[in-house]
Amino acid sequence: MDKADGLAQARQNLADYLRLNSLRNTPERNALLEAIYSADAPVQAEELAKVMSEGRRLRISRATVYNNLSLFEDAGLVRKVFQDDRILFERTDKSKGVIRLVCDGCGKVTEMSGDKLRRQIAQLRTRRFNAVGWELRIYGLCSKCTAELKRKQNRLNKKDKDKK
Amino acid sequence: MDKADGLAQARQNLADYLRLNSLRNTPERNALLEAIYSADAPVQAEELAKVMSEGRRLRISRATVYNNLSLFEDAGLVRKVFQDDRILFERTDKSKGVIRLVCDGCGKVTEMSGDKLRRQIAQLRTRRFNAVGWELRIYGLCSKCTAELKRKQNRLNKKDKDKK
DNA sequence: GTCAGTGCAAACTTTTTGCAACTAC
DNA sequence: GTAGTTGCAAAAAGTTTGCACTGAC
Repeated sequence: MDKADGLAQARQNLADYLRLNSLRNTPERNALLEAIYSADAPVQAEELAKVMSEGRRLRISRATVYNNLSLFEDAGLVRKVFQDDRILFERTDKSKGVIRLVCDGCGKVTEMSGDKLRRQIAQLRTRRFNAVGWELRIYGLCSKCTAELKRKQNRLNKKDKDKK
Repeated sequence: MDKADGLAQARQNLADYLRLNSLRNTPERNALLEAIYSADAPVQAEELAKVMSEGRRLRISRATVYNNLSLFEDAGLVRKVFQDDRILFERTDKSKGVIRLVCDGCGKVTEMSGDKLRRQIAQLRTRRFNAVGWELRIYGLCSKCTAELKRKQNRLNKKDKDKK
């Protein structure tokens, strides 16, 4: 499924959700959905609010952005993720699964493939839970922070020895 | 490693970190560390600030709480996790790994065992990254929300049929 | 004694709420 | 026409900052 298809599908899902719940299909909602689905990375609510309030065709207020991000969450179109020390919204259809290495030292997040493990996670059976996607977060230290830590520990040891 | 040992170890790590960086080992820092390591669930910064400002022996201000949570993060003693729609701090020594089922419908988080998968994750090799812990988040719908969705979809279909 | 650390209050960022005007249905 | 929706502004929630005083080393 490419990006455009993803948006088309999401639009349809939104329309269904709105109709189902007797809510209205406003231009603001469609513009917001498109903004999120066109971005190639998760977006921050405040940032999105800022961009949307400056739109050419349609100027959307902060309140409307926040209201509809919640609605999109309820509709299963977007979800919140915590990344780079902020809460971001990402489309739910993007990836079935992702493995992220999160450095406890500098906070940097990198993604890795791990195809074998992916397959095993996909095979995991979850009772009474209808799984659609996953995220494996591996915490630790990146090579840079590991090296820095060692340097510091060496200094500490030296300090101790000097005291004696 | 039981809880008390974890705290003792953390205290030592804190002392080392402080000495190494020429920072001071204050009673406030130790009280905060103990508060976090004594809690049996991740804590919210604001909540912790409130509790600590009402302490009997020691009253710790909001600024000090926030300052030191950052310091503890730098020292690798705690980390931020996003849970229940809030950012919480958890001790880093607590769990080597956890599998969480996150419902996109109601937001409920439940943990599962998945021993087989755990072993496989533990065996994962990460190049240039020194892994110490992990969290597998599986997104989807819990049984309750799945049922509710089906009910709604039935209503939608009925609506369509009625129109014809 | 010195300088990092603390408490306090003010500033800032992000999110929520109340209400009048608007519009999709 | 009518209720859901939007925009605005004010309030709330969460976090950071500046500065004078304090206390760990």
